[in-house]
Amino acid sequence: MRYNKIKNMAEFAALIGVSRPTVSKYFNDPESVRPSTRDRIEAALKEYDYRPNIYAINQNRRLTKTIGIVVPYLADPFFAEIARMLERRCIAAGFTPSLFSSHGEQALENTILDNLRSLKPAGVLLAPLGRTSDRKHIEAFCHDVPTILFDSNIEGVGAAFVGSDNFSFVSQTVEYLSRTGNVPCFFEMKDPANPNANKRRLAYLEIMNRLNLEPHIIKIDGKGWSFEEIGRQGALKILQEKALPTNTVLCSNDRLAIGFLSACHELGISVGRDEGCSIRVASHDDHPYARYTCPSLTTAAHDYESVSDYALSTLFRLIESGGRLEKRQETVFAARLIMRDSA
Amino acid sequence: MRYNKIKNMAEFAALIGVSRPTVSKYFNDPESVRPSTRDRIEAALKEYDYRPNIYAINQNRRLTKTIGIVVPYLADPFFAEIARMLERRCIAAGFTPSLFSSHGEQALENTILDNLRSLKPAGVLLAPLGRTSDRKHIEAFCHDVPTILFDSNIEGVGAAFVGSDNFSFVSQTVEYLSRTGNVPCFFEMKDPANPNANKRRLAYLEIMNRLNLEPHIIKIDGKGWSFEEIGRQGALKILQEKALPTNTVLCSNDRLAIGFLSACHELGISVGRDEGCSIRVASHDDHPYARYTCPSLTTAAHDYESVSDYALSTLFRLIESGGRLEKRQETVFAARLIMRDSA
DNA sequence: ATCATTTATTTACGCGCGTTAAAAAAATAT
DNA sequence: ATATTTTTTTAACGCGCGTAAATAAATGAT
Repeated sequence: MRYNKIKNMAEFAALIGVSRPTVSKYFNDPESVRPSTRDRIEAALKEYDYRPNIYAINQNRRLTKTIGIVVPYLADPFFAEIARMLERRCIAAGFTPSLFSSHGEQALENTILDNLRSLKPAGVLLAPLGRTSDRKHIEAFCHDVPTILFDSNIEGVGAAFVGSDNFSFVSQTVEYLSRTGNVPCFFEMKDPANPNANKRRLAYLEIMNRLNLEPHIIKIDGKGWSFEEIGRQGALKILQEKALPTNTVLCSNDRLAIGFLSACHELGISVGRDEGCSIRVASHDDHPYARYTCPSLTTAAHDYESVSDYALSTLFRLIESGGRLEKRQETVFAARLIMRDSA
Repeated sequence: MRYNKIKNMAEFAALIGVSRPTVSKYFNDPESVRPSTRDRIEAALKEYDYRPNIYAINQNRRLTKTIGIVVPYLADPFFAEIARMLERRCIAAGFTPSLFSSHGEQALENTILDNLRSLKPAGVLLAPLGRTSDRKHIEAFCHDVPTILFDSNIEGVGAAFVGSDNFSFVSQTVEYLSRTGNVPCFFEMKDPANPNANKRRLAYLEIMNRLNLEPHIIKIDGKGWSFEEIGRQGALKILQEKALPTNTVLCSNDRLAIGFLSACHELGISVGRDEGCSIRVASHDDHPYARYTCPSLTTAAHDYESVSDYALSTLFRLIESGGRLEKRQETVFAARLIMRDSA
């Protein structure tokens, strides 16, 4: 590693004794130059640490090698985990992932998309806020940038949607719970921002109907993204009022369940499927912490792997086909029931 | 909003009837042009949605308005939370944050820094992996890019360090625990990657010594970033072997404690400060989930606000002073004891 | 050795903007 | 109205690279 600072490609090319276009060709596709020259370039690359100026590169490209990843709330370990997998796969495929969190705010989601647009990304994976998203804005964005929606679907927006099959989640938990004990009631936020929550409620009603069981839905107050606290407060209220219609509670998602379990503990209510426990609690998502709640949480797990794999392979297809797919496809993956101690 | 797509600044300027340099001047500092022309530009900006090409802009700038934020593991809610605050403050200050996670891997940390360097960021906030970081690589990076370290210190690297005062954390928990019950033993990973862990152990020893109490350190196996599982396994082992020297356990960090509590629950060991509980567990960090463990976790809280505020204001000073500060400063903030139910 | 083919070089232009110096115009002060 | 200051315009260059066409060189097959 010499101290000579190479300022541009021409200088670097001159140093090796190749022409600048050849070096340019090499950076765009190392396989496209003769092995002997490739070796010379790579040797020089080791000695002098030259890197092409990415701004100059991207100025002339219509599209960059960047893939934007936008999630609604990164402080939610569920999204952090998905983002982690997506990033890895982007890197493996030779793209540069760029990660953004909307932090639960519509305005921020919009500005992120605005900024993203001017980054000229090859494609974008967007998990929208959901009900609080600015549909028009996202539509306009998707019109300009190849975008795959994931996690939360917005009907008709984006080139495709990849997510989880909410019906599969709820059918498995409801079926399991009602087979092994009392009929579950459904615990959820009154006004869920996430469309999955609505689908899960409908699935619950549908399945209870099929099983010829009476549904009970408990709707709790609260807004924002502090689901644990919302779940805890809601549970405290219900439990103190002894308003629970059955001894089995199915939470819409794990974060609410975490709050629910916390409330149970505070009130000295024992949770679990064992004899002597007074209630059972189950949920959906298999949040990274579901394993460590007390008791550990019975839940339906996302197929993280498949969702992220499929979302990215769809995006790659989209990119290769120049930004348009034949038809907007919605692909959802089934859940896997994870039986633990809470139910 | 018209359908006319403006492709460059010249076209946009022509549309308003101003010269291109004036528009350029406006974008660099809106205050630098006459109010009347500013109004005309801004009116046009509303009508046609022109945005200058950021690649063309940054190609000629030595530094951009980007601030890089690098954390070791974004799926850890602690870092997700800090990242969230840092991002907000960057945006408020007119910078564009760009967030990266090393995902616990040295190789990735290195490539992130390499990529970041070519982004020519105005400055970088780096929370390094710690012991597993490539010191040389980070040093070289800091040599080229104005960088503030946070969370994990690496002696002598970066223009400054901002973090938490580990001694303050441990002294408060130890003092509280030993005042209100039995003497705490210290529960930690055998080979912690994070330098804070080492400082906390030393602080524990120091404080126990001052208080004239006998220290006990329990070192558990495990590596990687799955601290909950490591804590759980370690706790199961210790508890089953009945090898706990006292009935009070002070975990090095909350994620280990979450695993510890999970193990206690599995083994039917009641945790808490109440009569009838067999052990007490406390910890450090005030992890976002510490409130929702069962029982809720007594811990020492980071001053997130102050750390992120100070880290960024230091970075801004650094940027304004052209990338060099008089002297490398290490600033740490005291902890706040959060008394909950676990101890 | 000859011709066809692949790969490299040369030359030249363009991308969208920053920036600067000199000239012109507009605003402000006298 | 004139002089002075401030702002804008004009014109022009540079940044580092992509890219294309024409030419030259190396390679491979015959």
